[in-house]
Amino acid sequence: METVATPVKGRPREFCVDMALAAALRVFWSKGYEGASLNDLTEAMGITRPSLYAAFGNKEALFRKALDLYETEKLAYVGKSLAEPTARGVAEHLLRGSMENQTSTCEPHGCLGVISSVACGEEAECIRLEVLERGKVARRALVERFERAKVEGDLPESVDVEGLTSFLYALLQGMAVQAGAGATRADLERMIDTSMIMWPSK
Amino acid sequence: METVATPVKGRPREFCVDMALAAALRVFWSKGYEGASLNDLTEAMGITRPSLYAAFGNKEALFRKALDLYETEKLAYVGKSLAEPTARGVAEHLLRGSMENQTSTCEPHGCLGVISSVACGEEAECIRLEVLERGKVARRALVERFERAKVEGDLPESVDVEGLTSFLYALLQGMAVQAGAGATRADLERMIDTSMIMWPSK
DNA sequence: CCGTTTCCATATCGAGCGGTATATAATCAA
DNA sequence: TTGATTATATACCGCTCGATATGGAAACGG
Repeated sequence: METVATPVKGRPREFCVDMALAAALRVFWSKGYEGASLNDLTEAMGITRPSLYAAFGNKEALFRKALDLYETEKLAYVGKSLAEPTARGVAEHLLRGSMENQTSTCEPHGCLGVISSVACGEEAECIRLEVLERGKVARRALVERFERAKVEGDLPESVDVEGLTSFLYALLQGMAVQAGAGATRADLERMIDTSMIMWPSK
Repeated sequence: METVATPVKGRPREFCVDMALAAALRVFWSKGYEGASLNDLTEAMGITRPSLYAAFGNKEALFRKALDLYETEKLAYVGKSLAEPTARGVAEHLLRGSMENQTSTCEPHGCLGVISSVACGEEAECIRLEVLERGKVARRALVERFERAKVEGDLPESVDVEGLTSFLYALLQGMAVQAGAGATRADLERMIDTSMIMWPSK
């Protein structure tokens, strides 16, 4: 996981880039892009301001790299969920994976994507658009998965796939809001159980 | 709607307090508490900074008054929804009322409560707690309404009322997130239609 | 040893933040 | 008219923001 090509010349870096990025992710995750100040970031990362700029460019570039890390490490369950054999299994795994991701005892609660798209001033608009775009990509994958489920017969023909996807997305987003507001894992579990009882088809 | 007891002495105010407050609400609604700067507020309200402080106290007091206005004027549909004869009617009216409130063509999209509770730095924590508390009050009313629905028989005995309430809240919050992200009224309508198909009972 | 390169530490930049001091303008009671 | 009272207008306060300039410390090839 170490950065591969450390330049041989010059003074070597005194911190681990990956660990610093992971620390930055936690700060963004709990405070949002604009809520995370450079003081917050450098303190959590254990480095100074010029080191941060030398290693990551600027705050926006750092956020994008943190977002990449978030997707690959924290949202791995999304890809796995899509591989479930039925639409119902996809939805349930998405909901439960999201719940675990958003109520971990050792990481911030809530969802980085939701926080970043809601809590975003107009000067960081491009950050917001970036986050929304990534969300749309995942949404399209979900729509296609449900279309397939219809073909395969585990989703009733009468279901509006777009509506169902928005419905599931709303549950995921609402769960993120509630997790950020202090809901416990048990709270969310009851919500998911109730949701799954209503899920169409079998 | 004019402020009743205008003091008879001294130079009279040159602006309407209610209109200024309504303008401030729109700014908070679209940008959140911290995202709304005093320049944003004064410009939208058409008054200067000292006038704002003389009339409203400070930014936090202004926000609380805007929050009161939001509840009484924009969330009036909540109380009406609770008076619906069935649990299903309550849910549907809440969802559709929320949709209309969040996708008005002449007002900001999304929900002031969701924006304010998600997009809130740590120095404005008391604002966040205030918003969350108001949300909890409404949630309790919803739980009681669904308990009553069980007694009255229009909600199956097997339903977990807390879970159902969290479920409905999640839909409302998710809808706010999507509306803030640019979802159209038609998008949300499909989501609500799909949700209502799944609603338990009647 | 040297010169080069890269990194770290401190101090600082200009801009925007929430909030206010000061002076002037407008209205009332007398 | 005069004095008291209140609103407005301008300029400013201390502070934090993201971002950098500067100078020295640590590694390398020669």
